[in-house]
Amino acid sequence: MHVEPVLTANQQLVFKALGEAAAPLSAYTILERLQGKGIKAPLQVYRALEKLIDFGLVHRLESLNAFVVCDHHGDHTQNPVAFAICDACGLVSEFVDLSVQEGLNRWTTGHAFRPKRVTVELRGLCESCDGASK
Amino acid sequence: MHVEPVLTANQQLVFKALGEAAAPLSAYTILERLQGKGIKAPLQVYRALEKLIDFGLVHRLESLNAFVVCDHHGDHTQNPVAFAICDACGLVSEFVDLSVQEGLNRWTTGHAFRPKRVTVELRGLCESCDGASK
DNA sequence: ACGCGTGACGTTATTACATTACAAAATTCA
DNA sequence: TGAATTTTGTAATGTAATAACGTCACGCGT
Repeated sequence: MHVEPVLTANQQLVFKALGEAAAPLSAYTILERLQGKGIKAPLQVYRALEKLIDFGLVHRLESLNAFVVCDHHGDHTQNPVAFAICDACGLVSEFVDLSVQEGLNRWTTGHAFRPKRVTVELRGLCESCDGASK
Repeated sequence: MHVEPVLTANQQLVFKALGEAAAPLSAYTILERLQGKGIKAPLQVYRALEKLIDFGLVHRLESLNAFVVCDHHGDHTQNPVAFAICDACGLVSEFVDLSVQEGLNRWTTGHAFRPKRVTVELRGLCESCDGASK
């Protein structure tokens, strides 16, 4: 099974900050929000983020240079995940799709490519923001 | 049909630099290589890249903060493209996969998400680098 | 020719994102 | 205990991207 990792003080702070946010946060935004609570320098944030990502508790959004808490229920650490990111409100929807995974799998095996990290990000408008823009 | 855009001097320089590279280049690497050929500041590079991307001649790799020339034959500007990027040698393979596209399509329509930009990037080892690492 | 709009270009400065280097503290364990 | 290892703190630096401002060159209608 899966053991819940013990978080250090800084990791807890960063994780909590991300959890309370309504949208992805950049490392420097996290830093701002935690000044005075023990976090003083970028590296403290980056180190905590690195661990949290290792633990599978947090995701990095490459197209945004920002971070969100993981939405999975349970331990999907190994599966590639996709994100739909609303450019208007910042809402991030995390999902897995078999057909996407199969397609990528077929290509990588067919080309003998060994994937280490997969990034699938959709940027656009979520349902309510798209509706509102009429 | 499709009209080949006329490139400005800076755009040609940047496009040529990317074309001659064996791997993706960052904007600042492009800058270095073009110092003395008329390019002096980051913004000149970024502006040229922006246009080249608009034209569909260049892609941006989000997970790398770097750029490559587009590999398409013809004008696929609208289709989402996927990239397999070798972390060892920098080789970038561009591909489209129907199953991936369908999967993403199904999710977006099912959730009324209107995608504007799609990023699909696989980071790992290409066939020869993976073979060599034994 | 003139005035004007538009788009590309140039330059400086600044903001945003991320890592290196090294010292200090904490932890492990023989 | 105390030497070895790992984690943490801090400062400085490196890298990526944009803001703000102004200029130049070209096409077009008058």
